[in-house]
Amino acid sequence: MLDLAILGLLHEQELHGYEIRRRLRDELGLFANISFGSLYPALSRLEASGAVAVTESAGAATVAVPMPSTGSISGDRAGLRARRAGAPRGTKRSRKVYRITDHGRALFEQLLDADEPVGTDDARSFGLRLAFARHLAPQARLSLLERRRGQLTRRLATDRVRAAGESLDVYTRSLAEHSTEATQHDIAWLDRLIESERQKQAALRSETGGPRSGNAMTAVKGTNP
Amino acid sequence: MLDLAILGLLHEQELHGYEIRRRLRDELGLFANISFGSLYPALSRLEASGAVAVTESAGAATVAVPMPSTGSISGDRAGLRARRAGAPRGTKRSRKVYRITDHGRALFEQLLDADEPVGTDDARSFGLRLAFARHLAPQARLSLLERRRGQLTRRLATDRVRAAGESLDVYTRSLAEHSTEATQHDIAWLDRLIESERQKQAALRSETGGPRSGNAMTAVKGTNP
DNA sequence: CATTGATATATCAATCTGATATATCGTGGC
DNA sequence: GCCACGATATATCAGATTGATATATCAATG
Repeated sequence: MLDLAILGLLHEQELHGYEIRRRLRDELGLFANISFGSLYPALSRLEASGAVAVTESAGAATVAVPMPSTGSISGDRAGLRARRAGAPRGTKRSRKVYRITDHGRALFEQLLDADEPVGTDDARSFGLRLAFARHLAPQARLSLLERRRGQLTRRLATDRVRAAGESLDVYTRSLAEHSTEATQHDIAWLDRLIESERQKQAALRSETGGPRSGNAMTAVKGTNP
Repeated sequence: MLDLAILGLLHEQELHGYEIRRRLRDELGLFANISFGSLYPALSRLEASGAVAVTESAGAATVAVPMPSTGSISGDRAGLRARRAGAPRGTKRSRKVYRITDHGRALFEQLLDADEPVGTDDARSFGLRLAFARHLAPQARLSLLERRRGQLTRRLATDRVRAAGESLDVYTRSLAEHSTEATQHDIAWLDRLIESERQKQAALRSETGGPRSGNAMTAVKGTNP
């Protein structure tokens, strides 16, 4: 779970642990309050498996304008040099800056494109993959959406069975009914996403391969932010 | 988390582990696929702390019609006797039947009425409490709903900030927008629940204490199924 | 009578959470 | 001047949960 999230963030730029947490919380929205007790071990795991490489940094000492947390971490190597040279002055607490390796990139794509949910929470797993869906090939993206739709459709069926139960008290029944509605809402959203995705791909095909019988299924891996 | 769920189920009748799992899955709807690796340790914990008591049972040997899984477990003590008497014949694999103790009942009410979420998942925690809300006093019930509403309102604020972010790609933006909508939907549901709850309590007050200034806040702990 | 699937309990490694500890740095108040 | 506080930053631990695996009984099916 976390592995995919971390690799996804590092796919774009190198980051240190604390900043990864901040982005997971503020930008992704999933992982509302991810614990350091899972984040740091995850980073260690990824490092041990060679998916990321770490560079000790002495913080923003060499950055001209020390704007907090946002902005590139360029100058890290200089910071390291400064630290090795015995200059603990003017530095924040040393950071460990992580960057993704080629192996990590391969792992990322494998995790992103896998059929099974990553981790325990369906919705979270899907949300995470959707957040990085721009790194998927168009068909893989569509497949992700349709897989999720199938999941929700199955859930809707069991939700309805439950809501139709006779021995439920008011509160449990309301819960079951609301759950049914929420699932329907999710499916409608997915349908919009799928439709928009299909149109996007149709437009792409007619643009690059002519309007008919396009087998132009090239792996267009967008890297646009 | 699980503790509350288990105690809630045992509050109504004694059950064995496998059956608890089934109800958690089929009736509550939360805990879609609760693992035995969490269920059995949870039962052990509860037993160790004296919240539940366990009776070894030799299954449905003494039950006239051996209907599978549904139906009361009456006859367990007889089953135990039969087993002690050395009658392993005609029995299913022996069950451990759990029943709640007075201490367990106290723990249940304490967990149910607590301010903090039980466990890691807000929605699950609230859903679980709502499923057992009939065991709460009217004000505590209202308080539960309003606490949840506050939670969602706060979430809505951060959701909106995120959705308003400028550097989001299409998929992340869609995710953020959908999340916002889902939260609004949840709040609307809660508002209906709160309204209905207020009317219920108003009706109760005018019925039992006259229509004005009723301090008839007796702890009406409903036990209706 | 053998296989499969449901019932039933148990345990393990891996993972995640929440709490706690440690340390540095910037800022606001006095 | 300085001191408390909050933000930044990493680390570790106990406890809870998952998913997998193991074991055993029983009912139905062929």
